[in-house]
Amino acid sequence: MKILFHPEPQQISLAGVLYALGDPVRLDIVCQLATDGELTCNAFDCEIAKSTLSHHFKVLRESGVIYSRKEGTQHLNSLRREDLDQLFPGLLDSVLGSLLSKDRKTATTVQ
Amino acid sequence: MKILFHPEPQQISLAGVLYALGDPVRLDIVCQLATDGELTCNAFDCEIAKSTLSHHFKVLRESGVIYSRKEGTQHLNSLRREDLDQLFPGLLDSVLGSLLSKDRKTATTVQ
DNA sequence: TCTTTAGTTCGAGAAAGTCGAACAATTAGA
DNA sequence: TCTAATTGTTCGACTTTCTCGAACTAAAGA
Repeated sequence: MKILFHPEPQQISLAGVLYALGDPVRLDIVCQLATDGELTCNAFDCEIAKSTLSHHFKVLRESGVIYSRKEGTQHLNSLRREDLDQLFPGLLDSVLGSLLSKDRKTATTVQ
Repeated sequence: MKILFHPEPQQISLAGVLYALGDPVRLDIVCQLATDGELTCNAFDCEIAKSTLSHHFKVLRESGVIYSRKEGTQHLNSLRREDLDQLFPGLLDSVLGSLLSKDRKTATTVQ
């Protein structure tokens, strides 16, 4: 069985994290993880090939944004909130804050 | 003479901004703009082809991170701090804060 | 007008994203 | 066990995005 690579905190770079977050799909994943906690890969209901989704999770994991643990046949993913907060204080909060406020705005604007 | 495209605030997306910031060169540009204010393209002393640098400035400009104005033969670039702060409160501060604290750490660690 | 300065655009090769198909690993049932 | 189902990864091909040097444009100055 393969071991999933996770960078140590000191290996996590700001550019890497921002790069990982700079994709609408990955941003959506992060947003769902922030609100729902721990989720499996195919718990995300999007119109994307599962190979592509697997790629996005790998990018998020290897950049240090999420932590993945295996449990049976599935991977449980969660945000590395503590590590990120310590390394880049306020970053995740501002990103999630902007995301969630945008969602609220969209929800009330549409219709 | 060509007019440089700048997105309106409502056209600026979080994913676009994060994508633009998710590159070490562009992050360095943003860092220098934050500390030095308004700068021309070739005021950045890096080992990069000027065509590539031009590309990076275009990405930053079209994503809404910087504002460019022509003055004579050169372009003066500055951060769109107010727009970004209003759209994504705390984002730029946390990014710059992490960048600058890392620089300090590096400066004191090296040697 | 000729030169210099400052950037952009173009074309080609390298790197990364996207997809479906095939593969591997675990679980559950006959 | 053997088989099937579930979950995700890897592979190969194609498209898109980086990176570079070379050629180009636009303004300033002698």
